[in-house]
Amino acid sequence: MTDLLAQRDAWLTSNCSIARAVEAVGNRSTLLLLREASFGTRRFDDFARRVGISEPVAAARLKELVADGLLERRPYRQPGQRTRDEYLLTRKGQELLPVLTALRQWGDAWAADEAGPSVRVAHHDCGAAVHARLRCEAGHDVPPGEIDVLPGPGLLRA
Amino acid sequence: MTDLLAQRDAWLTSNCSIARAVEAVGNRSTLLLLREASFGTRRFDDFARRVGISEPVAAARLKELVADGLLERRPYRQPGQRTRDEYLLTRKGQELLPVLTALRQWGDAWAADEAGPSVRVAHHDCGAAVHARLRCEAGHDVPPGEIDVLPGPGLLRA
DNA sequence: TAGCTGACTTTTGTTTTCCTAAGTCAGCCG
DNA sequence: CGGCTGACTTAGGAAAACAAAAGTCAGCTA
Repeated sequence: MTDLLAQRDAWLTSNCSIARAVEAVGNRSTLLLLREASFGTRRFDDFARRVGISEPVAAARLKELVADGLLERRPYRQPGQRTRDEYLLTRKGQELLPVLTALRQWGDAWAADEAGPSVRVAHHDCGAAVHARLRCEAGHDVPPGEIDVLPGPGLLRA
Repeated sequence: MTDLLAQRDAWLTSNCSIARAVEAVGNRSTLLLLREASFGTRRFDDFARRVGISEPVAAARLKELVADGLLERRPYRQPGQRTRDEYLLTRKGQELLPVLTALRQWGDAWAADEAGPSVRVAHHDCGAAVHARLRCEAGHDVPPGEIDVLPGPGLLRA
């Protein structure tokens, strides 16, 4: 166990999935751009305006997101308009929805204003509100206090 | 519905729970400090070293986290040592665990190295792996594609 | 074919963030 | 009581991020 503790410093920085995820989405504008994409925003200037960032920053971030495979850029055309590009969530990007949902849930609980949240997220099939929940593979709901952190395969093999 | 679209620009920046949550934890070091706290790190220099940030930054971020009520700082003493301060997750901080779990899950799926993840998170009671899942209040598991975004109370009341 | 619009890029200058290195301070230990 | 260690703070400087304003460019539209 002392060995494991000694190794912690190494893997915590070099082989941590949280760190890698944070690397990809861990800044204000990236997460908010993904929020917008999940809300259905597709066009460049809508992204920039709704997220509240300048155009150069929006261009850079969107480019990063496309390069990282979180957004896909593809041409589309509205009738009577010329061809443009739109940004759509890829599967890789969609799978960040639990992150966004968990953030929204925390914000609703701890940082909402008095009027209540301005967005409601519902299950398409039944209309009920959607939450992020922790659950173990045995099917139990897991409250925050009942979690153990153990060494995983990437560490044991080293 | 046009009204709602027109209002979007306003509430998306000013009254969005995701934006507020991102405001609180939306930078690399804050999320990684919370990861450490959830792994049981308590002491100042362990935080700094394991997160890979310098001491001034660690001091500033930890101070912010305490001010925001995510960490609590309190004295403790190991036998034979003098009194020190330790940083512990508050309830408000603990409730970010779904966010960290969702990030880890995404990182495991999309950004893991070949050796596999170095951390395994298990349910204390049964040992099974813990995941973040989207679920609606009717009890259905909700895949990313089945989510509707609707105006919430904070918007309808405006 | 001239204009307009959406989608950017470039330029410039400011602000923020971060690291390194050094300094401070309190209290147990010998 | 003097050193050592853990937990910071201060000072200085470099790097990154950002906004504002202006410029570019492609392709409908008139």
